[in-house]
Amino acid sequence: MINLDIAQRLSKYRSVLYKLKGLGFVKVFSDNLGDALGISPALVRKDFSQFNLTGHKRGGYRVDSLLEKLNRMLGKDRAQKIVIVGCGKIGTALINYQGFAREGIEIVAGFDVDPAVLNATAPVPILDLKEFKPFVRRAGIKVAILTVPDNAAAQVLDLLQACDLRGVLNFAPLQLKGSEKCLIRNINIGMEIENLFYHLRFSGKLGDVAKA
Amino acid sequence: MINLDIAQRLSKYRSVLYKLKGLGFVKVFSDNLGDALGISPALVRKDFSQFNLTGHKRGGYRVDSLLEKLNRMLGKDRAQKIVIVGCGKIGTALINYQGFAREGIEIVAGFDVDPAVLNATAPVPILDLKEFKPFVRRAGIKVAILTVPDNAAAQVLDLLQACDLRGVLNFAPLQLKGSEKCLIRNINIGMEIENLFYHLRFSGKLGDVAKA
DNA sequence: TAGATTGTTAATCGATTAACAATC
DNA sequence: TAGATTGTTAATCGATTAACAATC
Repeated sequence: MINLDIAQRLSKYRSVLYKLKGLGFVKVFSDNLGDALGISPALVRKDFSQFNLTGHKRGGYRVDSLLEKLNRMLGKDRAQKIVIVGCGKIGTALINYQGFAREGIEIVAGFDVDPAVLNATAPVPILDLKEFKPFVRRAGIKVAILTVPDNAAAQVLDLLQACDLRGVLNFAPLQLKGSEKCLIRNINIGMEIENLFYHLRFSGKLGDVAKA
Repeated sequence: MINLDIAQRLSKYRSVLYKLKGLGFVKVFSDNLGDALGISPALVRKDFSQFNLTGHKRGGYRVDSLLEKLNRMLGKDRAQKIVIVGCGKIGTALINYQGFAREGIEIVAGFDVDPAVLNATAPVPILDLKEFKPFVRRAGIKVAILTVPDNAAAQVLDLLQACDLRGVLNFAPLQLKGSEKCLIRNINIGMEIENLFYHLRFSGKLGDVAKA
């Protein structure tokens, strides 16, 4: 019973509000946010009312108060600890990516099966996958990024679910299915590229096809 | 007038069909594909009829023929040449990622402004951004992956659009807006993680909120 | 007060599904 | 032929927007 789109809009509201705050805005109207997100002001108000983000009949919404509540809703009121499973090229790049810290996301460890990449003393330790279960239990990790080869993905996902992980961001190029307990977001870069080529070919033409 | 979701489904049909072909399937029914994608068989048939992918009243659809047509529609009948703009950690990891070749995607060059990373003689040459315009003109490149720091993203996007690029996959952590000419797909990893934490907090509860 | 904006209800819109005639 | 499946039309469903009373 989860609507994926509203969660994404909450993140976007938050991002826009920080920009507006940086510009000195103290209050903001549903019109402003609607324009920024390319949606109607009515939808902004509807989203907000659904989460009891209240405004003032003539004074709009207070930026600070909105940000505070959105941060709490999006889990930004505490460090968001995650692990990375699969320390190949993409996994390693993500471990070293500085943008996470800025967003309050902390990668606390990487895991792999290849002894050559293990390094328990690095700033972000790279541990043997065997240690995964005790580690995430102890640290209370609930979210992981999955960057293993595609032929290992399904098996590793089973492990993650057995360890009570609740959210997985999957970069392996296959569509993993989640469960009640564990939500999966698949990022398939090849498919995204394919999509861009598709639109390259069909942009503007689909309307005609539909008419025909 | 473009429907983003149908394009994604076409990619998924293709992916599933290859798996079925590997299992020896010669024909397939809308029921099979609906199950595999988690949608109704009616939608499968509707999608197919929209693109004149025809079947047989009792014999379903021929796997080979579907794949051939889908490959053509998705631009898989020729090499999909792309470039990568921004050769930092993530850009470099993508350049070295082997999965693209398997999907018929060819990274023909990387671009950066940092002289230290340039290397014109590498298998995938890393060129100065100054050479971007003549290069993509000559090679007819229409799609790029954007992996530059966020403070450079908007400016570099202007360059891409000025060079008549038509599709961009953006990894910079800000929401870039496309245009009629140029479609942009934003992949914001931080936002995806945020999303997972949001669902961690609200899963199962949103229904209640909606009722209240 | 007059004007502007919220919060919410009703209307709209588009995507998905159900249903079924056609037909293999 | 009887049974099964497509292709398409009509019904449903949910998300978005329009409208407007409440009120600051």
